[in-house]
Amino acid sequence: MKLDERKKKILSSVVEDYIESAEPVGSKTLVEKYKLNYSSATIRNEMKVLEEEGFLEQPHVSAGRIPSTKGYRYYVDNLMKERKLSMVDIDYINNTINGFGDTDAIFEQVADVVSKVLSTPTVITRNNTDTIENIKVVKISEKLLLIVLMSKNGTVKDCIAKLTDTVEDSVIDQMTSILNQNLTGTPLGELHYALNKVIRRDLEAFSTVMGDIVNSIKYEMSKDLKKLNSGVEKILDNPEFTDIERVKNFINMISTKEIIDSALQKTEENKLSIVIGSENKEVLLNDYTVISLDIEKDNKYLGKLSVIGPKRMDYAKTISTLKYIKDKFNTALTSNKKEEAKGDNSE
Amino acid sequence: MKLDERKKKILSSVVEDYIESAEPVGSKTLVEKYKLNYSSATIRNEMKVLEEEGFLEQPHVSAGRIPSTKGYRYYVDNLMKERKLSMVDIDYINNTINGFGDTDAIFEQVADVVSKVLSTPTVITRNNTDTIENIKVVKISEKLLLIVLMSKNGTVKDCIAKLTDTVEDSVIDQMTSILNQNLTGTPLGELHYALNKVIRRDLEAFSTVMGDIVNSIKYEMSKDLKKLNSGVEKILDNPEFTDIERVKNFINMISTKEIIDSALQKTEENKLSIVIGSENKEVLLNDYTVISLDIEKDNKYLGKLSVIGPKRMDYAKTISTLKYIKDKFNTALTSNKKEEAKGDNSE
DNA sequence: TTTAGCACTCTTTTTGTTCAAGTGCTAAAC
DNA sequence: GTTTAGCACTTGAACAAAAAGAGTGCTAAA
Repeated sequence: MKLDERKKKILSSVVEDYIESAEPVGSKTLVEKYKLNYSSATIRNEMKVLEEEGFLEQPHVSAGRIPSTKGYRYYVDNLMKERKLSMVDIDYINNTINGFGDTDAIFEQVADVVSKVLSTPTVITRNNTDTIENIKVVKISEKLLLIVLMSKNGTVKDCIAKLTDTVEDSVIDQMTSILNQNLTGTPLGELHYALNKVIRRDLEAFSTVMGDIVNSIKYEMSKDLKKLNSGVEKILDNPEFTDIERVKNFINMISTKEIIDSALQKTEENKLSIVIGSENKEVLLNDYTVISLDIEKDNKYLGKLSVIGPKRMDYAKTISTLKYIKDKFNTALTSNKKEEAKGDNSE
Repeated sequence: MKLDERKKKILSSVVEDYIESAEPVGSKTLVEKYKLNYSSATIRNEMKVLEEEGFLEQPHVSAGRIPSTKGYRYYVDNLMKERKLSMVDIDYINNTINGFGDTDAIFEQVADVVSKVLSTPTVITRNNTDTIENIKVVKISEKLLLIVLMSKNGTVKDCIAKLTDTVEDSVIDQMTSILNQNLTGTPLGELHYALNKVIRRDLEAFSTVMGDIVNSIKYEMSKDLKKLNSGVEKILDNPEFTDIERVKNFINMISTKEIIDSALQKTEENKLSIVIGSENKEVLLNDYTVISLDIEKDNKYLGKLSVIGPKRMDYAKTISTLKYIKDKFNTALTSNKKEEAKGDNSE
């Protein structure tokens, strides 16, 4: 798997030319455009070796070469140079991810920015390993309760329960303490199951009121499973989408939550996960590359942001941008601007 | 614009056959398939008249006829018979729209059901003519306020404001009463502007805390503008989507909030709005039909549900289904199941 | 008023031809 | 041993011509 300098140069030229042109790259193009000081025949011989080694592919005998999954992988791991972001992009990112709003809002902002800067569909999934720290129940009116869930990470969730009957303040206090005893420390993702247990074991006495509360919480939590899709249409401008069937398949795939979920495994500590073409376990994704980064706040895992594009995506730009975004994202999450004064923007 | 019985029969046969087959309908097909007791020559003469009158169109001289916008319009207004829903659909609708959850949840359920039963993209837009009735501010902890907005229609919205500084209870009371004095009666859709006015005029004294509160409310309200899109991919299975450009245009269009918004005018009292092809003011929609119904609760207008399909959509099924859905929808909204005991479903 | 018959038009499908791109191989050159 | 010029070969793309098929409009007869 060791390539000499000339082969490396050829491979990276093929990858970069193909990323730019979407056309198979021939030996002549390579010599002329990338000033390789050899004749096209030499390049041809080298390309043949690269093909035999599995780095390049040939769509058909009279076409140039395109990178294989293995070729892209080698390029990403060994040959690619990271790229500086353009000032335009930097400005746009900095101005848009301003950290205002709650976590949900920031997630939305980021998904939007990424899909705009990279012209690529962007998916954000949330994963709640965050745990319940405290539950408060506040009586708003005769038949309205507010339930506030505070998590260890500092997220505050709340929901309203409309009651069937009026309820004594003392009963509310009792229920609140039972809820706290049973649920403190429960990961938000598992709250659903925990609630079912609680309602069976301890709370039959308060059944209807408790039912109202529990259902209200369950519904609020279900919102969190939501997947955030942004800029799906962007990918359709790539030249690989001239085939109608492919468009349909892609739209279907991206609309199917399960497929995307399955495609995203946990990434390595602090690194971007790059899954190229057939490296994807999900067969439907074998023609695409998925690049994901973990979203963290105070070292807690909150979820994952992924962009999806053709294998022929601009790896250098995508990766540089995502790394930059990751920092901004973290800053936005930790320094929640809600806590800062807002007197300045009078609009 | 009066058509004799034979012309009516021919027109409705052309429309129905074209809806089914997506192919221009010729005179021979008509005679054989729809047992018209005339020769194909007679039918041809009649079709020619119908074309001259603008009810039919001919893609080219050696093709059959397809309905024009005017033809579809006549069909929908005069010829179409409503169809009984299948038991499968009725069951599915009844089981899925169960009225549990808050208004948002019900909207989502309905959008999902509609797009599944009709295999068509479904868009729900919310329009808040609903007005503020009461605002409560509850102190949850030192630096956390809960703001609860209650509307005339009974919707309850709430949001959390994280404060920069601690705040006296008396200040909160003061602010609450100022908010109520200024905002009661304001339509939710205009709250954004009203808040800006308020903060300038009366509340400079409390600026930072008030800023926190106002921004929190603004953010919460912005969620309401959200458009709900369901089943966009469904439309791509129609044979008109073999042209790649058309697919891209459609996906772009449906992703562009403004276009859809502009397409939806207020409908007549208690009726479905059916806008066919070139009847759409928005040029990009001229090849599509948009059918919308108003969503109401206790005679208040809450928003609009629309399905979008090719002009060649199955009008009879779509309209029958939407009428049925409208009832279910209203029932779900009024008899909010949150208020009913949930002891029965122990899962 | 209806219809059989037919010439006509236009699209779709098929088939064949040419063209250009890019290769692999061979033999010569470095 | 490595590199290169040269050339035969393969293949897809583009184009043109031909053939097939569908459905019409019109005429003249029933």
